[in-house]
Amino acid sequence: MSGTDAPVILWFRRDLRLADNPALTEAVAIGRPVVPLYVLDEAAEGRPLGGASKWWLERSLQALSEALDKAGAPLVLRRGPAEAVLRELIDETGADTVFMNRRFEPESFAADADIAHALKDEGVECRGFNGSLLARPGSVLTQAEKPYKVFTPFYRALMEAIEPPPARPAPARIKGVEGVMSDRLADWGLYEARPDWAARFDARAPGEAAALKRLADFIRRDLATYNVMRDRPGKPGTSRLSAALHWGEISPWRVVLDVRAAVEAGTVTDQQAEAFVREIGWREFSAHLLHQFPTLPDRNFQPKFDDFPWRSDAAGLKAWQIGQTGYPMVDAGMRELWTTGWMHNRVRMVVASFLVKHLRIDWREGESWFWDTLIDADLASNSQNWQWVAGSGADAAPYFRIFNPVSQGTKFDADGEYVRRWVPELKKLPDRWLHSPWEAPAEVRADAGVQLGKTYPRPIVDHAEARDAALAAFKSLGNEG
DNA sequence: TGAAATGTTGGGGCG
DNA sequence: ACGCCCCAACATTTC
Repeated sequence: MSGTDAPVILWFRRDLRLADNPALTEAVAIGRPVVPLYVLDEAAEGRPLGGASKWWLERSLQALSEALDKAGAPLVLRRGPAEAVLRELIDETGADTVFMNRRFEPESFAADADIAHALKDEGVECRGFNGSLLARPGSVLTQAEKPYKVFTPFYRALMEAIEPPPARPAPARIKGVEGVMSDRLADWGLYEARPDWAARFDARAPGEAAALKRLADFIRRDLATYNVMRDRPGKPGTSRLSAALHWGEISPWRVVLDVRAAVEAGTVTDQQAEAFVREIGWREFSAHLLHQFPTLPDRNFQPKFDDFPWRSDAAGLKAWQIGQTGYPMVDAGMRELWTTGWMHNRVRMVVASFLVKHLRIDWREGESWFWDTLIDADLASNSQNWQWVAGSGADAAPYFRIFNPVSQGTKFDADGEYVRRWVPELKKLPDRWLHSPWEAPAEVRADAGVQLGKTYPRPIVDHAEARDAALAAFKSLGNEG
């Protein structure tokens, strides 16, 4: 139906980069014109994008579009049901092949398979690649050929199984196709609903170039001390690559190989690198788990948690969301999230534990809030990590591991830098009382201008009581099942 | 990738 | 010098 010079479609989804992009490399390699495409399919399978994700997506598409312009193959933006959009574009251009990197979330995976099937009937071939994970989900199994449910053996097997892919540099030139209609990105209004976020988020952060710079800076400055500094939310000790990895602005292989290169070069030791690569391993673990257990975002991985007596507490949930719980460490985290679309991982654990244990609110409420507010919202990581904290997940933290938000603060934010940044109404309190203002002597509070219940809330729950209640609720589940 | 309760040990004050 | 107590420091166990 089409000649040998027929163009091919390169369907971008969550692989918004030109380097280390297997679908792109393969599409370019066959030597025919390439039509790069992004489809905004708001009625698609799975969850609608959260507000913060939309903001990131717009910026990242802008960056991708500029890079593709430079390479000579402008990005085509289309809106609508993906299959219909693809059919239209195939009609318009005479393309006979669609290259794409697979998504592995169960619903997306199935939708991609449906599209591939439908297009095949029209004589159009879909070629799928893995550009987002070190190993294809389903490829790392126990000796009994079952999915791993425990992280450490999974990680060991993963590291054993994987082979670095061939180098795939970004092509300097891509042969494009003239005159293909494209929507204007600005017309999509991706972040309209959250103008206050857009004003505060870091607009320089999205995009492949920024991701690569971030990785290089991290390896040079922070990798050697990552193991300790990653737990200091007031300090810049983490990579902040989560959103870039989610959107595929950078590949996990690029991260791992650059870290290994730093080890080779003697910049860091193997052990220092290991702590960081393990986190890439957790990302992988989450993706594999979700692929194999599609209900992970919706149902307790351990069914015994189905009987957990969750509280319904709209006021408590609201206080948590807006950072008004009266626990400085929790409030700092929730405000950082709202203001920047990102939260330090140590604090994610603290705020999640607080919601699920101190307030005994269903982890799905927290997961859903994170989904909407995180620029790095990722279905697999988000649901896996919430279930991990709640104790209901695979290889989860035991339920009785209840974070004390005060001691977490004094331990990991000893100098109060983090709390003072995000809860400025407390900033004049001395370190000694910063993480528990209600315990401060009245005159110390007065000197710091803190009026409990006025300038800053009293704790909405008592830590010791909440802890006892959580343990009692957990006990009510019984120990079997 | 915890916290709190409980148990153990050893040094120093003191009768 | 000895036993006793207190308690900090650390280890173990329990939630």
